[in-house]
Amino acid sequence: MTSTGTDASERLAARVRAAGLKVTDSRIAVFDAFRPGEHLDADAVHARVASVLPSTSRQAVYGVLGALSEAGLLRKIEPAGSPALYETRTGDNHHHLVCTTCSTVFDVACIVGEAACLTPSETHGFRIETAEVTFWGVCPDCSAGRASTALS
Amino acid sequence: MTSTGTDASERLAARVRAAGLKVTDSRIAVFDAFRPGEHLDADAVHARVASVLPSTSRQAVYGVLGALSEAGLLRKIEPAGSPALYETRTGDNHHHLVCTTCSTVFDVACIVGEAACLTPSETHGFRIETAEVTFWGVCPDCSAGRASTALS
DNA sequence: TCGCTTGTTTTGATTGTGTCAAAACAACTT
DNA sequence: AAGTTGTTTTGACACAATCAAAACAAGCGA
Repeated sequence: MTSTGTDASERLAARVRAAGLKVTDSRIAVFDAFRPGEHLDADAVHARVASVLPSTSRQAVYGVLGALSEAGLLRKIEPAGSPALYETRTGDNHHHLVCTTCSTVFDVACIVGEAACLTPSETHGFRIETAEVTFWGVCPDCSAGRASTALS
Repeated sequence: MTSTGTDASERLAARVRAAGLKVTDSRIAVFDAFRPGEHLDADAVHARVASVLPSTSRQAVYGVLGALSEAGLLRKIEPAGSPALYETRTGDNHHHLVCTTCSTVFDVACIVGEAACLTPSETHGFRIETAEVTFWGVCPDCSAGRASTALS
C-alpha cells in the first residue's frame, strides 16, 4: 500500500520492517485487530481484518499470524481444547489463566519468580528453553452465574 | 468377554468396575497398551490395541480413552503442536518436559511445591482449580545428536 | 442360565483447524 | 520505471477429533 498511515500504524510499520518483513496492509490490519489484553484465534482475527480489508483470505491471516509470531511481534498460545490464540504482549514470559466455563484467557505475571518457573527439580538431562504455565479455573463472571457464554 | 484374565487384568477390571464403567476387552486392552512412563496418542494406542484385538476401531479407542480419562484412570495432556497424549500416571499433579526436537515427553515432579504451583501472584478473582506446567527443551539424546526421530 | 436393559462399539459421514502448492500480485531496491 | 523477492490468493488437502444410528455385549434380575 502507499497511503499514509496513522501514528500507530507508522510505529507498527517500523517494527515490522525492523523484523525484516515487508510492510503490507494485511500485517498492519492483523496487528490492529488486537486490543490490549485480548487473546484472539485465527478466525476472530480474520473476521476483524475482513471488516476493514474484505478481500483478505483466511490463509493470509494464518500466514501473517505465523510471520508476526516468528518475528516476535505476536505470541502464540495453544490452550488444550481451543484453537491457537495470539496476543500482542510478548517478551515478558507471562503466563495464562483460562476459565473452564467461558474460555476467557487472562494474563498473569510470572508466579514465583522466573528462576523457579524455569527450574524443575529433575531435568532428566534436558537443556530447558522455556516454561509454560497455564492455570485453569472459573472466572469471576462465571462464578457469579453471569456471562457463561462469553467468547474472549 | 468371559475368559479368565491375568492378575494385572483382574486388578484393572476391578478399577474399571469401581469407576462405574462396564468391563470390556477394549478397555483392558487400551490400558494394557501403556507401559510405565509412556505418553501415547490415540493412534499409537489404536495400533497396539489392534495388534491384540484387530476388530477394534479407532472410534472405539477414542471412546475408551475418553471414558478412562473421565474416570481418572488415565490422564490426558495436550502439548502444543501434538495430538492429545494419554498417560497412566494420575492423581499426583506432575508436570511435563517436552523435547522440541523429537517430541518425547518426560514426567517431572511438581517443581517448587504444590502451593506455589497453584498460586499465581494475581488471580483476577479466579477460583483456580489446576495448574499445568510444560517445560520445552532439548532432551539428552537430541542434544548428543542421536535419535532425532524418536517418537515417544 | 436366560433374557432384558443399558451402556459400548462399529460404521460411516462430518466438522474444525490448519497446511501445502502454484499462480497472481505488491513491496522494496536500483 | 522495471526487476526481484517476498506476500497473498485460490483451491485442494491432511489430520485429529466428533457425531449419529445401528449392531452388539456386559451386567442385572428372574
